[in-house]
Amino acid sequence: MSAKYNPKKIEEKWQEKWYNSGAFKAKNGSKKKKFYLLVEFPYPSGDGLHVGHCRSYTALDVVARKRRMQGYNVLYPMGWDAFGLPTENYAIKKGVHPSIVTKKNTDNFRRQMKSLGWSFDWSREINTTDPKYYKWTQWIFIQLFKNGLAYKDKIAINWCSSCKIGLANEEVIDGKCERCGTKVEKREKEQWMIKITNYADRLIKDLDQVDYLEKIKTQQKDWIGESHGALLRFKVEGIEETLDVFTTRIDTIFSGTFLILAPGHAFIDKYKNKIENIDEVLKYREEVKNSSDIDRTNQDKDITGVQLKGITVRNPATNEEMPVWTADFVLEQYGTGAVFADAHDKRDFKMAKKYSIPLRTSIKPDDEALAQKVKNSEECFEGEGTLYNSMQFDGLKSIEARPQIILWLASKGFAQPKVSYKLRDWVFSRQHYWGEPIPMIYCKKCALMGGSPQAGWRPVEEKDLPVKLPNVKKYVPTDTGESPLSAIKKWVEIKCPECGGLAQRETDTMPNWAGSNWYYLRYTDPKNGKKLADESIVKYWMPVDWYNGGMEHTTLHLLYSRFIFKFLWDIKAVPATVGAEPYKKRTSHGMVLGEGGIKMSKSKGNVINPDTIVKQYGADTLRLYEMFMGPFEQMIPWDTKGVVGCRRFIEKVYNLATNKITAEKTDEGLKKILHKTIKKISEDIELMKFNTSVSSMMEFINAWQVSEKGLDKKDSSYFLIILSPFAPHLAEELWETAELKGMCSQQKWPKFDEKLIEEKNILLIVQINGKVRDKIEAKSGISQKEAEKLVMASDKIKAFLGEAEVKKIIFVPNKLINIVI
RNA sequence: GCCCGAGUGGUGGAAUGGUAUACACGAAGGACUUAAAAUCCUUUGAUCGAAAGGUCAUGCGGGUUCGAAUCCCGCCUCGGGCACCA
Repeated sequence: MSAKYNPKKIEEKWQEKWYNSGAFKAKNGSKKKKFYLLVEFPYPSGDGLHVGHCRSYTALDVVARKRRMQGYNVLYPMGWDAFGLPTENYAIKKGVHPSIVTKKNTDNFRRQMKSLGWSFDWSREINTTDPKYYKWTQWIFIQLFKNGLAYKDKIAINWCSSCKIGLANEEVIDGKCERCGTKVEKREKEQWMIKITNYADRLIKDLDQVDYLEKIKTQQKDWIGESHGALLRFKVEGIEETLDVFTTRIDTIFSGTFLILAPGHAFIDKYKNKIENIDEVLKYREEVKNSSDIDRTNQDKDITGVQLKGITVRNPATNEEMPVWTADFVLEQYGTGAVFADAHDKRDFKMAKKYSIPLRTSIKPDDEALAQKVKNSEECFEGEGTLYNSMQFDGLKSIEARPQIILWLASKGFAQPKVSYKLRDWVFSRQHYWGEPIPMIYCKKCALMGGSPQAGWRPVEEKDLPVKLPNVKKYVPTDTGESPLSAIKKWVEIKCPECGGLAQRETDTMPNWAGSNWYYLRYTDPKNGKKLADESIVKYWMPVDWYNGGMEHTTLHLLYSRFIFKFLWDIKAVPATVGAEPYKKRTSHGMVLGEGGIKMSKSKGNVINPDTIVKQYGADTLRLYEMFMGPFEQMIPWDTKGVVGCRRFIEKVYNLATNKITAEKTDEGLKKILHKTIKKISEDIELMKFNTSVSSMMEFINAWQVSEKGLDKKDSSYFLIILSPFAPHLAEELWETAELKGMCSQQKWPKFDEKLIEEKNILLIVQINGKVRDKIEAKSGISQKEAEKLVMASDKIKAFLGEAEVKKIIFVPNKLINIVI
């Protein structure tokens, strides 16, 4: 009897061997085919690694290990996305500098990661808070500025009064702060903005080039929100002025009876003296401003609005005079901040009814009963139909009418085709200490010289990068919405790089998405001091072949980083040959929930710490369980009892491999199952069907256990190799025990024997009217005639058939025969 | 409201047009043990039956097919995303 399975001893031993020998080092420019695998680098929180990280990291580790054995030069790197609020908050609470907290947390994460045996290339570890790293994050910002994609603007931002920070739209969930759940307020602030909207079309179009899960593509497309329509021009009566409106339903223009402006529309400011009831209008605007987005977009709420008295416009199609209103459901940020209103829009319809604004209909639905109600303006019809009341377009279908009406109005100078997006520019300023300083300088003197809003803003010169975070005692955020950096006069005051006069540094810092925008590039050349990464090395490694991460980043990190990559590609910081997409393939893992299916959280006390599982069961068990627990993309509740099953499997393997290896040849039957298992696992890993990979191994060892002689040395080595991506420590240990050459992790991935898998005999399923009535053993490749003969000879079948007439016989080769009576 | 995804034993799940319930957990019984744990063996969808065996079952209702968990239509429930987007 051999020694008892001792995971702690085995795992520490092999981790040491792997990491000390550089077994997982990726080689730049190797002649081997490259394979770049990426998992989202974690935010190193004080809580340590989450079992959710383990799911994603183990899955791609399985792929990485397999690829290496298939002869690829694999890059599987890891680093730390370490800027961010929780660290800052913790640092404030404990009175320690965030960099010290970060160091402590990353050390802990690294220890935990190594204890799981993931095959990361630790020589390429990066940290977004390292000045050598964020030098290039700042450099990218400067390039954005130089290319007109970064600008400062006074906008109403989402303000979290608890975190004391401005939030991007993506960080606001249900009108609440994503992190702390506090209701988000509106605040006017000067903010750095990034023109991601310039890339909206490409961010959608280029999705065709990549292999992302369909739901990821859909979600990004929906978020960007492309809609095709027309820009319509309305002449304002009595003034030399026009109002532009974006519409996707130009086919309804003949029913347009009024125009609605967003309360913040610039027209109102420009023509204050022309609006007879300007006080009322401005009062309405104030009310709207003070209500939060969530109130404003509450659809159950009654529709409100105010007419701009004294202002009318002409409908470009009917030439009729239309009143102009303002209402809060019209948004400043979308389209042109103005809509033409008609009977074929529910909100417009509701508003017209409420304020007795005349309505006219021009679209006839197919349903006749409904058509009558619509015609009488008793019901609002929003769908597509047939046009009437529409002059020469009468009788056309909506879809046919739209291009024709655009052409017609365009010829009169009133319309042009237009694409509109929901995506908004990216608010890039944060009023916090623990982030990358925005490398900009404001010079009042220079500002007076130039007329543009950006006048006076100068980027820090490249030779002066990085702009390091000053080491300060106080980094508590302020209530005034100013960054804590603004209190450090010595740091803020600086010479203007343009005129040499006294200027001031930007005191806002970047959002925590800044560092992760380009980290996949840095991994290729992590120590480069001259560039963000050397072009030839980038050319070798990029694009990332397979990127796995959480669905929650689909409209955040994933979108941002695609945008930034495109930008870097455009300015040729990335070689043209790489292409304009950073990630070839993107997949997503389901969340690991707490036991009982609720989200793991500290407050619920249901958090599973990987350390505990490793200590109690071993890393291989944890890895195996995370792969076995269920389909990879699916959300799944943690079940510690399920872990036990995986540990049992590992012990069985351990015992079998130490006791049941035969000096003779492997049993025929077992050999066949082995090759089937090799096939199954080779295919399943590629399809991310890790759960069935594991179950097929379980089936195999169950067969091994009941086999007469067991496996011979060669065959057992094959099994150890296919086991090794999942349970690498165990495989390595058993490899050594069996006195096989080299390390298991450096072997060649086995090929299965096609011939061996072929079945000589099959179990022919015999159905009568689609119901299974018998199972007959038959030779593989049996013909229909032979099969029929065989079936008719069966007593069972005879009994079922009786006197009935056989109408038809369906034969599926090597599978089934169905007799229809 | 709109757009995705999912619904299968006591539980996690397998099977994507051809043997439904693989694999694992749990449970019950047994072996070993003074005992327990561990391990091993047996049973384990429901139902009728002494058994052989039958019948029913993949959220619900219909359809296509020799044959449907799988494809189509309608509905219900749950999860996710978007949401006065003109």
